[in-house]
Amino acid sequence: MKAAKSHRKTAYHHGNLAESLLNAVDEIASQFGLEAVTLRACAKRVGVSPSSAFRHYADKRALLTAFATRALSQLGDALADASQGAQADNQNAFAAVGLAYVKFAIDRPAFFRAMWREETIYVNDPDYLAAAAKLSGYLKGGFADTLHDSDPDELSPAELLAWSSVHGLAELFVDGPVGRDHSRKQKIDRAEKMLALMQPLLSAQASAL
Amino acid sequence: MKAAKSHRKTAYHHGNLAESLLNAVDEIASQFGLEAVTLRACAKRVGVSPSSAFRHYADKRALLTAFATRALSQLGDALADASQGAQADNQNAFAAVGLAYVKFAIDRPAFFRAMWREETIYVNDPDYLAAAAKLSGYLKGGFADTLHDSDPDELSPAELLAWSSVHGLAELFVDGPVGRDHSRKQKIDRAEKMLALMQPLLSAQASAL
DNA sequence: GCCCTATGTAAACACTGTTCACATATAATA
DNA sequence: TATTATATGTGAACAGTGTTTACATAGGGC
Repeated sequence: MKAAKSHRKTAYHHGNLAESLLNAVDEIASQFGLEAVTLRACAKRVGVSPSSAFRHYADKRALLTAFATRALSQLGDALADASQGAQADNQNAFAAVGLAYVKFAIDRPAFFRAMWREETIYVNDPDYLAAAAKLSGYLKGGFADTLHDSDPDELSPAELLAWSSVHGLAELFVDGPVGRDHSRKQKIDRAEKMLALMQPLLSAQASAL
Repeated sequence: MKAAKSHRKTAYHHGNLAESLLNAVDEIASQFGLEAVTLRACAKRVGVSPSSAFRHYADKRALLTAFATRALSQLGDALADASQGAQADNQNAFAAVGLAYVKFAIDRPAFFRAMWREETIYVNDPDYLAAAAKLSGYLKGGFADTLHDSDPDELSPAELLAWSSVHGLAELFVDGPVGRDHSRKQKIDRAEKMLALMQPLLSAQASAL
C-alpha cells in the first residue's frame, strides 16, 4: 500500500516515476553533489525498487541526460527573465544575461556541472541538443535583438567571445581556483566588473554589423 | 619473480609504483576517457594488486588529485613554451598563450577535464594549489611581463576576462555544444578569431596601468 | 468477463573502492 | 653476517554500484 503519495496523478503504480526520479536527482545533486547521485539512492528516495528506473530510462546516463536537459532549460528561463527584466537597451541586456548565467552557476553548481559533462550524458540526445540550441539563442539574444534557437556553431566571433567569457568565469568559480573563499557578493562583483570591461567591445561589434 | 620490469630503478618491489600508477591513469584516460579510470584497471595495467595502490594514495581521489596536478603543470609548460616562442611583443604573447591553452584542451580533453573537477579531487591539496597558482602566473605572463606564481584571486578584471574567455572556449569545445563536428583546424581558427577580437581591449587595459 | 501491455519487483551478476590480516623485500642495526 | 624494523605488495573479504532477467501485477481495451 502506497497510501496516496500526495501526487495529484495517483494514476498508475506510482504516478509518474520518470519525473519523480528526475526530482530525486535534483534533490540529491543539490544536497550532496553530482557524484553522490546514484540510481539506487534515487529509487529509494522515491520509494521504489532500483530496477524500476530502467522502465523509464535505458541507462543511468539517460537519466542524467534528462536531468541535464532540464537544467539547461532552467538556465534558459533564468536568462530569458534577466533579458526581459533589463529590456532597456541592448548593452544592459547583455550584462544582465551574463550575470544571470554566472549567478546560476554559483547558486546551483551541481546543475551547472551536470549540463556540460559529455562523458556522463548522451550529448546527441535530441531533447538535450534542442535545449542547448535554445540556450545558445538566449545568449545571442542577450546582446543582439533576436531571440530564437541558434546553432552554437553559427555564432559570430563576438558572440562566441561573449559566451566563452561568461561560461569560463562560471566554470572558474564552480570548479576552478577563482574566488574559492569569496562570498557570493564578491563573486558577483567580480563578474560585473569583467562584464563591464567587455561591454564596449560588444556594442562596437554590434553596431559594425 | 618480476624479472626486471625495464625500470631503471629496479629498486623496491616494483620500482616506483606511485608514478607508474599515474602513468596508468594517463594512458587509460587518454584512450578511454576519464570515467573509465578505475583503481583496479590502473593496478592491473601496472601488473600489481588493487590494494597495493593504497600504499601510495589514500584514496582514488588522492590519485586523481596527483594526476590533476601533473596535468596542470603540463599545461603550464605548454603555456610557457608558447609564451617564449612568441617572445616578440606582448600582444602576440597573449594570443600565443591563449591558443596554446585551447589547443591543450582540444588535444587532451581527458587531462583538461581532470584538472578542474572539484568533486573528484582534493582541491586543497598543497601541490595542486601550487600548480594552479603557477598556471595563473603563466596566464598573467601571457599579456603582462611578469612570470611568477599568482593568486588567482588577485587577477585584475582584464586578466580575469582573458582567462575566463580562453578557459570558457576550451570548456565549450571539450564539454559544450560548440564545434562538436568541427575539425581541429576549424576550432583553432575560431579560437584565433576570438582572441584577435579581444586583443585591443587587453592592450588598451595594459597601457592604462 | 478476458487479454494485453505498461509498469514495478526480487534476485542475481560482474564490477567498484576500500580494509585488513598477512607476506616479503629492503634498510638499518648489531 | 644475523637480526630486527619498516616499507611495500597480496588475497580475501565487505558493502555498494549499474544492470539484467524472470516474474508479478495493475489498468485500459475488447
